[in-house]
Amino acid sequence: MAERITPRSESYSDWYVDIVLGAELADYSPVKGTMVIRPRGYAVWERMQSILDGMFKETGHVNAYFPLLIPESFLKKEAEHVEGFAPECAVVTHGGGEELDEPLVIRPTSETIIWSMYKKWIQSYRDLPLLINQWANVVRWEKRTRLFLRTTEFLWQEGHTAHASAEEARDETLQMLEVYRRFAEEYMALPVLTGVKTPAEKFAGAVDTYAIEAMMQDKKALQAGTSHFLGQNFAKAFDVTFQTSEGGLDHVWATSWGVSTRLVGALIMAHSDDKGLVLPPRLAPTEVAIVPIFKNQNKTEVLAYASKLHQQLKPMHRVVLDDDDNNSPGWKFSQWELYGVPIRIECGPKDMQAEQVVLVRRDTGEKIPVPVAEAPARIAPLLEDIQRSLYDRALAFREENTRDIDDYQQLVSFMEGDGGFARVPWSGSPEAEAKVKEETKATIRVLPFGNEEAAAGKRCAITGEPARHMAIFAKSY
RNA sequence: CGGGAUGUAGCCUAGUGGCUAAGGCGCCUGCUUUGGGAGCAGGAGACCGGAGGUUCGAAUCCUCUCAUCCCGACCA
Repeated sequence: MAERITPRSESYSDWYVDIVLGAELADYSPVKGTMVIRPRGYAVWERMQSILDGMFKETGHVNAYFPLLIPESFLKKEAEHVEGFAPECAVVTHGGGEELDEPLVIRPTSETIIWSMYKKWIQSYRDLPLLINQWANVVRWEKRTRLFLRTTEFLWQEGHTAHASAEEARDETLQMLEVYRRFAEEYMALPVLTGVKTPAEKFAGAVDTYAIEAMMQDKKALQAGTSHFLGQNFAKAFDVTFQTSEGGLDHVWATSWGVSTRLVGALIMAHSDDKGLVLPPRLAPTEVAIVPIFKNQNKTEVLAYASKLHQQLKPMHRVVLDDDDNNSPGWKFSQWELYGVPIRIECGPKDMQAEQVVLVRRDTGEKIPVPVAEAPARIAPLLEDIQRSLYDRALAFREENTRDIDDYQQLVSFMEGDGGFARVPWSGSPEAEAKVKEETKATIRVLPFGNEEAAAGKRCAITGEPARHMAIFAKSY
C-alpha cells in the first residue's frame, strides 16, 4: 500500500492522524470520540504499563481495582471536584430495563469511590500509609477529541494514597512526579519540565497539582502526567479519620497521580517524522526488523543467512524476520519505517559475499555495514545511542524554542508567531494569567521548581508588579 | 454549541437526469520478480450514509435526517 503521510510542514494535525492510522496504532470506532487501540498501539501501551507498574511497586504501591460505576451523589460530596467534572460525566440512568433510583456516573476519575472505601479501611495510624494504584479506563465526555490525546474513553493508571501527615503526603506527591519524570526522560526519551500548576490549571479538588510538561514538534505543550496533593479535601468530604499515635483523631492526608494513553500520543508527536512513526528503543515493541534481500536463485541461501542472524538475536532482543516473499525489499523498508522500528537490518547476496549486514537507524536513516559476526554485539549499543539521540534532539528542540520574555507585547507577538515556551516573570495574579489566555491562547503550563529565585527583582510582564514566579507560558493540547 | 468539509467496494477517487455504476490501490489464484513502495493474466468485492419527494427514469435535482473528520468555543 502506498501510504502517503501528510508532511508536518503542510499540516501538523493531518500528519499526526496519518501516523496513527498508517502505523496501525489506533483506528476510529463507531462512537464519536472513541477509538480502538490496535495491537501495534496497545503493545506500546503494554510496555509503558509494565515499566511504570514496576516503578510503582518499587516505591511500595500495590494494585487494586475499583468499579466503573459511581453513585452520582459521591461526585457531589467534594464541591470543587463536582464543579470540575460534572459537565464531562456520562451518566447511566437505566439498568435492568428500569430507571434507576439514583443515576450512576461512569468514572471520570476514582477519587470518590476510592475514598468511600478508604473510610471503611482506615481506622488508625497503623493502617497508614495506604498506597494503592489501579489500571483502569475512564470516561470524560469531550466536545473535541483527538486520537490518543483526548478521547472520550481512555486508559490510565491512577494512584490514590492516604497518609498520616501533610508532609508525608506532600513527599509522596513529589516522589511520584519524579517517577513520571524519570519514565518520560529515560524511557520515552522525552525531556519534561516539572513543577506546580497555577490554581487556574490545577485538578478540581486538589490543593496543589504538580505536572510534567513536554514540548511537541509543533512547539505546543503537552501535559504528560500529573501528581496531586489533595490535602484533607477528600478525607473531609468522605469523613475519613484515623487515630493518631498520640490518641487524637485527625483527617487523613491524600494524594492522587496518573498518566494515561495520552503518553502514546506524546511519544508520536515528540519523535516521529514524515516517513512515519519513530519509537524510542526502550518502548518499541519490536527493536529490530531483519529484511533479507533475495532473488529466486539465491533465496534459500539468503534466508538461511538471515535466519541464522535472527536466531542469534532473538534471545537478546525483540526482533522480527520479514521473510515474506511477496513484497519487495523497498516496500518492506518503507513499511518498517512507518511502523517506527528503531533498527532495520538489510542482508542480501552482496552482504553475504562480504560476510556483513547493513544496520539502518530509524532516527537518522544512516546505513552502517558491519561484519555479520559482530552484528549481535552491535545492536544493544546502537539502540542505546538511538535512545540517547532522540532525547538529545528533543531537548535541543525545546531549548531552541524556549525564550525569556519580560515584555507583554513581545509575549503576544511570540505567541502569534512561531510560538514555543515563554519563560515570563509573573506576579501571581490570576487576572494577568487570564488576560494572557484571552489574548494569546497561551496558558501557564507550569511554574518550574526553583523558579521563584529567578524571578527575584523582576517585574511581571503583564501587570508590572513585582514578579513572584518565572512562569512557562505556551499554547497546549 | 458555532464555522467548514466529507459520505459511491476494505481504502482513494470518477461519474452533475438516461443502458448492467467506472477506475486505481489493496485483497484472492497462478506465473514471473525482489539492494528504496515490482510486472503480467485471471478473480471476488457496492442495496452509491439514511428517509421522503420531484420525474417515464435519481448516485446525480429538492427537503429532511444521520454520521464522521477538521477549525473554533469549552475542558484534569
